[in-house]
Amino acid sequence: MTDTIRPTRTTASRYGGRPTMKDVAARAGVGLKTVSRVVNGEEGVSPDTGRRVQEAITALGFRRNDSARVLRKGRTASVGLVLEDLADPFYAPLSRAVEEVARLHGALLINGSSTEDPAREQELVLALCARRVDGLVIVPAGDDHRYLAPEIAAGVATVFVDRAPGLIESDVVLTDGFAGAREGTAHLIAHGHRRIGFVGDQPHIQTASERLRGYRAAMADAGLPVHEPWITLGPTDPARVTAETWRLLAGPEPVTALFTGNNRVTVTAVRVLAASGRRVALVAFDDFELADLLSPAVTVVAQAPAQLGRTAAELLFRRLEGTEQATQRLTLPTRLLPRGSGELPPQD
Amino acid sequence: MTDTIRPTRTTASRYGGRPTMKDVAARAGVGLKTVSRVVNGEEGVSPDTGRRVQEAITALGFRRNDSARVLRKGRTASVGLVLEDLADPFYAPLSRAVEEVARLHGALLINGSSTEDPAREQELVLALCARRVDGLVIVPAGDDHRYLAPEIAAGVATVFVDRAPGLIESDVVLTDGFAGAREGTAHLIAHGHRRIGFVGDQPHIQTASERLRGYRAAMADAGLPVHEPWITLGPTDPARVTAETWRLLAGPEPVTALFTGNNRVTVTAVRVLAASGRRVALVAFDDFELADLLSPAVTVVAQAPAQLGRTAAELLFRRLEGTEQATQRLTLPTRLLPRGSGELPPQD
DNA sequence: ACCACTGCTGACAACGTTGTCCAGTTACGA
DNA sequence: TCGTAACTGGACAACGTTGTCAGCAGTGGT
Repeated sequence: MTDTIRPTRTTASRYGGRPTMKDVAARAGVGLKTVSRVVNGEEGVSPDTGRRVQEAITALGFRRNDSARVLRKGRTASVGLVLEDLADPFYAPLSRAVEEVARLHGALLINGSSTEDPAREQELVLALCARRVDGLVIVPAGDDHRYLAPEIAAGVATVFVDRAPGLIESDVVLTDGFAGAREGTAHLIAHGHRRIGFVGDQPHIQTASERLRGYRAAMADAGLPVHEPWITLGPTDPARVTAETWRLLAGPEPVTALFTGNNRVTVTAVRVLAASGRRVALVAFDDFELADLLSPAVTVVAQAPAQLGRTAAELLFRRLEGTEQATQRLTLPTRLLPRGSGELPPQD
Repeated sequence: MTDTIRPTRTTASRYGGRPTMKDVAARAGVGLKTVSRVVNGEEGVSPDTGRRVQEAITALGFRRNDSARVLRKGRTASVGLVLEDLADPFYAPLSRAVEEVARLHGALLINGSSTEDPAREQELVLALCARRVDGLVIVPAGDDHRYLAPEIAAGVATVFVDRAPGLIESDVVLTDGFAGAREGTAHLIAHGHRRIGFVGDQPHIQTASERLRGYRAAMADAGLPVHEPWITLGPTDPARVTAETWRLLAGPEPVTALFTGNNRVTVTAVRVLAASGRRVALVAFDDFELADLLSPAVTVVAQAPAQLGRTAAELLFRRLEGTEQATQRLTLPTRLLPRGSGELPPQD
């Protein structure tokens, strides 16, 4: 008995019973292609036939299988976004902005968090390529993106955001972290500070090292020496940052001001400053909610994460629409928002 | 001349030049199926052949087309998440948790923000169904989900989170907003407050009305009257919440304490309280970053958004693995975190 | 020498959709 | 009345992959 194997079926059975166009066609008594025409709103179907087909569609609960459509058409109407951590208050609005632009172009967003791990970044990106996303927006974790070369050659539009790609040519949208950090640090110097601590992220992260460069540049501009112990770089986990911040505040010649390199570092540093009871000035890179309500309110060098995401997504879709110009590198400025903490005078 | 039409091709040409298994097979001098076997790590390929195929794969930069695979296999290894706003500090960790669980199950996450618009929720959900996601996690915006019936019947696993679905049976994971709001309000009453304001979200949102119910229950428990002007419900935009909060603080018998219904409302209310200079007690539903650093630190009824997401995702994958038990309704408890603002005594 | 068996390999169909092309029907002017 | 154009509908192939099955060599036992 083999008659139960591969029976020709007219009733839906796979996908737990998902009807196909064939099923709809059978029910409406029309041809397959006619159903396709109705589903896609193509012309050339009489109103009467159209109505019969529509009825069959609702009766069966038919939904077009986009996988098959993609296979046939070659476009998926979806873009991928890979970033460090979707829940990070800096990246969440960025992601949201990309989603919004994608929606305007009728595309869905698939995203993944790399957790700052280059291997995972690559894994995610390639998984997205396997799904044939039309384009990719990437906040890179690694610094070697040669693995993307075949994909880009195959036509996957790619835009990097917040950090530049490594060993590969591509569109990039960045924030000017160097200028921002320089301005923020200069602000502290202008308020009389000479011993300024820098609490940053891991040095191999581009944005982190750019900001450090800005700090050094501002100090150099003012002719101030930088004592290396004033600088602490590394993972942003609260334990490390707490310990290091305390260290900067201790000793015979403690820092009188802090420049914090990103929002995660900032919240931890703020906690330490509050606990220490010292009036240490603070300028933070990256704005955060309620910064204005702390006492003192926190002076920040604000980035525009949503604008970053929007710009990148728009660039991506411009590429998808066929722009063939050379790859671009856009840089968005930061904005210094004085709120109080950055204007505290030095206290020795 | 029609010989340029539909030429049989051995070299890749579509997708901007993406090689297929056929191309790999040709280059390696083997059959199509053998390439498939190698790509999927199936056994039954001699080491020598396997090596030749691997070389061809890397030489051509081949990447399996998952769309075609999905079409053939019926499973996409992707799940959809629809929520209100990805960038909301409450939903971001929820989303992240779902992503994490999905990753453990080898699935990707596709998400969309409904912006609290039922039509957009439906549009997104159906788009995800058309892509044949294996399952859906939904934070509903609407209150009628009958449109999902055919999808669920067709085998799309569905779990609702944070709010229950309408007119449909499904798994749900909720936070006990009623109990949480009741406890928070009771906390204020225990500290001597009699006139307590409630600043909430739009009343048609389940979580909002549940929390209001909890507030009323606590007042009733204590035998206290509720004056309706103490209650304000509506959109959470800062303008409205600011105006309404000022209103609650005005008049001959102003409230001496506030209960705020969600994190967006809370930050606005905190701003107003700070600006007013009044010592009004505050208990907020939903924890938020830096709540402990404000002065006074904000007492909150904390939810566990990540746990909510994780629980929902785990339930989803249990379904996908074939659990056939009746639909479940899980409720997670809240936790009252006294920090100062909720323990202020009444000041008239 | 033959057979049974095992281990590799490839031909072929099918997944559900869309593009191409052709056939049938109707309407209209010559 | 016929020819022709306009319109409607359907048969068929193709997209790139995987499941089924059959064939082919090599091996070992009789």
